[in-house]
Amino acid sequence: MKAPRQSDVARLAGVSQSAVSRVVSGEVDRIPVETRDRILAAVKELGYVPNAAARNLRNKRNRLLGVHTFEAVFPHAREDFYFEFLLGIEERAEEIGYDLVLFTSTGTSDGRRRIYRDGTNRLNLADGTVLLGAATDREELARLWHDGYLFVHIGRREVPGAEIPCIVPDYVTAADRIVASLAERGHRHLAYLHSGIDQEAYADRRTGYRAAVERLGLHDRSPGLRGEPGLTEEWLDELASGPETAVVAENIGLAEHLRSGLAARGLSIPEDVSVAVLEGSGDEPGHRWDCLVIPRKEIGRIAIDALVARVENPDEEPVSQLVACDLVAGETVADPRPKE
Amino acid sequence: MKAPRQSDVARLAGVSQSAVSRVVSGEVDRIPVETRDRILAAVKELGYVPNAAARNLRNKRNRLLGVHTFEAVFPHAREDFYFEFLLGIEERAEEIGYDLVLFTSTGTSDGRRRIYRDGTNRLNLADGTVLLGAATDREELARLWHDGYLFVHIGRREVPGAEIPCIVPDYVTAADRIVASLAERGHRHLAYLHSGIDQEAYADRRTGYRAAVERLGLHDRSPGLRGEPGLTEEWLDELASGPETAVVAENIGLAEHLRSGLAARGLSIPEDVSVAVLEGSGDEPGHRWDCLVIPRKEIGRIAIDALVARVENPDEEPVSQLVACDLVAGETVADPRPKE
DNA sequence: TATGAATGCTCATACGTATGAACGTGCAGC
DNA sequence: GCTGCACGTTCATACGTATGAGCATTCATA
Repeated sequence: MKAPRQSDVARLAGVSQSAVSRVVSGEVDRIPVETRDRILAAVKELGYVPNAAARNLRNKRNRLLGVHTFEAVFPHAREDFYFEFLLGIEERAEEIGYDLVLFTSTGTSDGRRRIYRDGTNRLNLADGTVLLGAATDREELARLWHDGYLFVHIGRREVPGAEIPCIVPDYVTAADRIVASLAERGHRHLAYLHSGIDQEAYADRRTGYRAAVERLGLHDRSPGLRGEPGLTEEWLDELASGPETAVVAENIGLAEHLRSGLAARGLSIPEDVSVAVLEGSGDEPGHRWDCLVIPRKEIGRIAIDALVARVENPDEEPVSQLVACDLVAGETVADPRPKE
Repeated sequence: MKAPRQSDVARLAGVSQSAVSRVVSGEVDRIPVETRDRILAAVKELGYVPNAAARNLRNKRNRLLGVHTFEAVFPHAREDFYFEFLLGIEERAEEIGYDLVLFTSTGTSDGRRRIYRDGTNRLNLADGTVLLGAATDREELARLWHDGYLFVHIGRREVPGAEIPCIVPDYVTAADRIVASLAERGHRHLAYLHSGIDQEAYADRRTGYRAAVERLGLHDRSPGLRGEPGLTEEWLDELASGPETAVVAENIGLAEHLRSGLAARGLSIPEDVSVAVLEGSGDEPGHRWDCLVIPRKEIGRIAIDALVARVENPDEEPVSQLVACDLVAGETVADPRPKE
């Protein structure tokens, strides 16, 4: 009941093991059709299947890509954080004939997952790995990079002294384009609604916003950009009485709060104030916000391609990639109406 | 930048490669603490990591479990078919320190996935595999079994000439208990609402239903059990005018139709007719049905345990397991009220 | 002192594959 | 008829690990 090896096939076909190897691994050059057919027949008859471990040992290739998340994948999938990424990852891997390894064995008792655990790193089982997770551990990332391990990270992660290859939504451009589209409608006075979250991803949004405001000569006096976070009553009062006709909010939650805050002051969206959101799925329950949508599935696919490019050609430079975000039109942006 | 091997560690520690092997693979017997410490220090210094491929080649063990679905996993996950199973699979694998391989590479152009593809079976990369899917291909299953490959299947799948080890919800008992609980409330005349689907899983439900009806001396004259499928107008008329006070429906969709059909006849659930459903999640949108819930997560966990038991002890007999279903109380079963 | 056993380590090998080098054959060119 | 060459195949080896067998050394026992 043992799996047949190349040497078994070879014996049956009356050739050497190396001839079999050449045929099954698709070498086309120097094998005449006749021999090839004889070998393939033997392969079929014995039900020969290449041994992945041996192949990997020899090759350092496995057609196996790792997926490492720093928390459990599936429990969170529904909450839409990993889910769409994985969709793209699986889809693309299937298309190009790679399998996926879900690295789950690295869980510690505290529920966190680590790559390095008593000095052992299972990741090297795969040809390369896609890392993802909000909770990505910078130290581990740095070590992985210094060890020369092949990986890409979904989402920006900056580590001093290491150049982590990331696949990142292009928030800068997206925020810029959102501002531009508001300007096109005639909005000249904007405000930016700041979440107070201090991550690269949000910094990018702010950069894009600021750049567009400056470039287009718009006006902005959002307190959020000067460091004070979030949505305060004073901020709302200022907005209600000020010249602003449009608000760019960092996320849906903020936007919802904004809606109620404005309602309390007798203002409505989009009649009195237009609102665009820098994060959303495009199909929030409740209101249809004009928003930026992270192309999660696309990012997953791109991550796989970036990884595979380097797996298949080790000379390839590890580079980060920006992925354009979609802008979804909703019902919360309209032409400005001069406030009286 | 190459990964250090045992021989590198050995050189540094001033011992032989085999001594290193013995230490890192946890042989306790014959290595004095002093040497062991020296070796472990060298391991740490070099950042040595065992090479999984080599280990597997030697051992035939990988601490790697396969997951093969006959359709893409993630796209369907939301629709709740695979999702909860995977939850349990991942959870349990993590607990016992195994990684998972998602076999995706076997997709064909028609969107179906096959295990065997031009005679090649990637599954043998893992120590064993969990197969799941409604679309499981019986032929492939049979071949896998005959090849002596280690796997378990989630859901019952009967193949002549092969004894497929399955992890299966115990529909028979669940259906029986549902009938019993109706009988306990005083229902004597039942009807069974047949989906027309001809699978083992549904056959089991019917068996359980029939057994309980017989055992408890109840009355049943459902047309569905005699071969005619589903919910017809005649059936509804018969039900409305007959002595039946409770219906057991095979799935939620049928039950919903039943509700509207009854409403059209001026009857409501549960006041006039009690309804219990032989499938559901317990939190359907809309109505809270009394129903049977497949313990999907639990099944995933059990599948992993069954698989690992055989991986770690090849003499273990492959056996199928029944997993008890939960019965969830809803608002669609009440005491019978005699029809006038 | 000689004998045996226990201890601590190394030697040698096998796992299944891929591949550069080498080998033989047949055939064209001079 | 010898040289060179293309073709088809085999030889030999390396990949990194685990492990049975073997070799010293120490120590207790007779």
